[in-house]
Amino acid sequence: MGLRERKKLAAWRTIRSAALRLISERGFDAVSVEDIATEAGVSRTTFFSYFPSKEAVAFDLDPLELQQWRALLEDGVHDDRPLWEALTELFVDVARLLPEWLPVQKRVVQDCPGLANSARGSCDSFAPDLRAWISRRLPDGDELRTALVFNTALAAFMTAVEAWDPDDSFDELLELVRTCLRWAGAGLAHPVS
Amino acid sequence: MGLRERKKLAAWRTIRSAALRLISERGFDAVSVEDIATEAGVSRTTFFSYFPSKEAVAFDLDPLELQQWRALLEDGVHDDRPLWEALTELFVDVARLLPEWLPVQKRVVQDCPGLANSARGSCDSFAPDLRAWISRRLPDGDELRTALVFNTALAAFMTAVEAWDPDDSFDELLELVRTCLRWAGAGLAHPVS
DNA sequence: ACCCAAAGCTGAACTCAGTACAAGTTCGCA
DNA sequence: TGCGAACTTGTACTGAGTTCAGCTTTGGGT
Repeated sequence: MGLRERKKLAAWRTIRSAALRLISERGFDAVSVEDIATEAGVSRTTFFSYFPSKEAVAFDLDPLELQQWRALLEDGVHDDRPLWEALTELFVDVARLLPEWLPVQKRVVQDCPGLANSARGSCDSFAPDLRAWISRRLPDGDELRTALVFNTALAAFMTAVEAWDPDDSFDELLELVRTCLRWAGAGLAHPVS
Repeated sequence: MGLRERKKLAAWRTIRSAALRLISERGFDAVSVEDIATEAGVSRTTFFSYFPSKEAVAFDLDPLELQQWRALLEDGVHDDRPLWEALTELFVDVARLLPEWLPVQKRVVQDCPGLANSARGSCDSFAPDLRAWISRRLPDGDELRTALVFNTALAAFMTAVEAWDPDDSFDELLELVRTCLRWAGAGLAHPVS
């Protein structure tokens, strides 16, 4: 990894930290992009060269961690299992990318529920890869089936994240993710698993 | 229904029609709220008293139709069936609220994918009622199970809407909704239904 | 050690979404 | 006919997001 790239990542993290620090103190709406840029020691223009929007700075995933997760996907770490089980573990791996700041993010969404949709936007970063992965493992690359599997699995994942209490341990979250995906995979029409 | 209320609904529909007419001509980004208000013969301020945002005017559901759907829910039209089957039919009923402008809305989302999240926002109007309905029909009102059932069913529904080709008949959409919910309910871990 | 092209940073100026509010208008209803 | 509530409107403001031309940094090659 070149030096230029390392600097860029450092800047990214500086801005994000500054943003979440301010947001966790004052709340999302009470912090302007100007404030964040100043706190991070860059200009407003530079802020927008790193993050496409104010929401993004609160919810985007760390580029390096994301890249590492993509590597897991490419290497087919879980490919010895049946589709849904492998998918479950991939989502557990995604959950591992959300540590540290997840409590803050949850408080942000609690405060202004309108941002729940923006929060979902952070999935856009890994969604295409995951969809392609599913499609590859499905007969014919059936489009409808692919979309359905991906969307419902994602919904189960989001349910787990929303249900998790930040006061509980992080392992609790991983277990919740497994539970939700197991239930969804087993069929929600059945009374209870 | 009082006269005042009828006028309000009429105004709502006038603004929405104007908006979708302009948007389908020029595209979402090329139309400003100013343009829409002018086309509808009202002021910008009035526009925002009817719609909380520019996205809302493209995606919100007709208040009257929504109210009628709520009535279905209250009357328990499908309550003689098992939970998931009843839920499926309720989503089919929701789908019936999306006729006319759905093709335009799909084109809008195609053009600027960033709006896919906003599109999801139109579900906020019926989501609370539906969640409560599910919770009522679940033992103990189990919160996690309620969230999971609701979120995955919604995901299946959205999958059907996204998969539907506007050139196909509307019944095709209703059938897609049933198919997606049946698959999701049966359990996606199983190879194929 | 030096050079230079590319990459990155910045301030200024702009558009437009969304909010607040005070003043005016309409209209159902008694 | 007149009252009060609901609706409308213009104005003025904040802040997100874009564009761009010019400045500084820097890292890789000679």
